[in-house]
Amino acid sequence: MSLTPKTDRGTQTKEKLLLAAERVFADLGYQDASVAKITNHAGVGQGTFYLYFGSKLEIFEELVYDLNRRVRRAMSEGAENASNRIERERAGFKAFFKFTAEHPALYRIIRQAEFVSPRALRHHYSKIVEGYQDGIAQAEEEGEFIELDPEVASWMLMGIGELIGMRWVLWSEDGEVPDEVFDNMMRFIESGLQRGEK
Amino acid sequence: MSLTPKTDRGTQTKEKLLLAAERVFADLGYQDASVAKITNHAGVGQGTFYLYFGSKLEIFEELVYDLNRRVRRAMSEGAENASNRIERERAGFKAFFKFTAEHPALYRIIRQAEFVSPRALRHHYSKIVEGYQDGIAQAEEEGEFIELDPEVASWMLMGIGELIGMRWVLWSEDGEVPDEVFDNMMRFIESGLQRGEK
DNA sequence: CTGACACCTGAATCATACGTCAGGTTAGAC
DNA sequence: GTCTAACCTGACGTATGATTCAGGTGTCAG
Repeated sequence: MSLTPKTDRGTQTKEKLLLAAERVFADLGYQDASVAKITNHAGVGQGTFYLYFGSKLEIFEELVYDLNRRVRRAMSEGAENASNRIERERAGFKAFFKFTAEHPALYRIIRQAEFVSPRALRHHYSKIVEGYQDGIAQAEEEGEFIELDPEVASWMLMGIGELIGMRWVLWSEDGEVPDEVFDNMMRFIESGLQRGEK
Repeated sequence: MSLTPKTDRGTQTKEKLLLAAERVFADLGYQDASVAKITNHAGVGQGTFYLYFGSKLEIFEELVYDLNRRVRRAMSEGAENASNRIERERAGFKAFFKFTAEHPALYRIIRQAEFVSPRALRHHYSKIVEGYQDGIAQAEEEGEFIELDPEVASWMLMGIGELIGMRWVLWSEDGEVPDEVFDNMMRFIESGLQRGEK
């Protein structure tokens, strides 16, 4: 069965495998990413793989959890010294797009997760929504009231980020969201959140 | 190679295969959806499959194009006798969620397309964005001015629909978007689109 | 009835790749 | 120097499934 490394050498090998897996899964997709390709890329023998991961599925899920932690940290760190909600959202989205540009694997792996590991898929989206909801709750503590259900608002914000990121970070030549697009997006969001009254 | 049916019998058989494929791809995903399972489900022999489709990939792409046409038609038909932009958007989203509830295959197949057929993936999203842009253009003809880039607005609206649909249509018990959630969503969108000024 | 075309069949071929295993290597404690 | 736990190796057993093919069956015009 899978093992936790007990020495530095082992830790490094496991690290190499995770890194290789991120690359290979992102490039080829779950199905075509054979264990052999991952181990080749990592420069270790095939058998070594099974010292640290019980199966191909297991390393996939570990990757999803890992990427999820990292993107959420990137977003909250990006947002942390912003002074109000709007600044915080702005910074959060900036950080999200930056992370997307640096780790296209995130998108590609999450999409695979629909079938490879639905559990991991839900975990990913739910955790990100939590992050948005925390931001909204914090805004309300600061006296800024939002007349929308925070959960609904969070899923909408995530949807916006997801598709704007896909279109402009992943699909465009220069791989980043142009300023005009970003500004359009933020104007839309600000107006949408502020004027919640019927 | 693949063939266009020349008789009614042939047309029906091809139809049966496409229907079975929608089911099987949605239930099992592209990889686990063996041609054998599709033909079993359709009640035809394995060889028959290759009369009408050159490969498993080909039937997958045909399905994406087919579902895309159908969801866009559902949305525009839903919206067609609405009297203004807001009503149109409302009706479009309603139709989209209804279609999603009736054809969960759409989501699941599109997510697979990330790796199975990137071409089909882009086609799908781009075509839907076109639909949104047409709606916005029509609103502007009617004298309603929107101070956002229509393309950016379209991708945002699509993102909102995609994730709200995933969360409430696909993941919730009752498989439909509750009225409060829908109203929250529409209020957000209306405010966002109307107050585009800085 | 019969020919001809369209259509159908499912076993066989062939390639791919997950996970196992029997045995080799490294590195640090004593 | 030697022992030992941890680590590493890569060929192999086994399963799976896309595609092919050689040989049927349905159906309708004449």
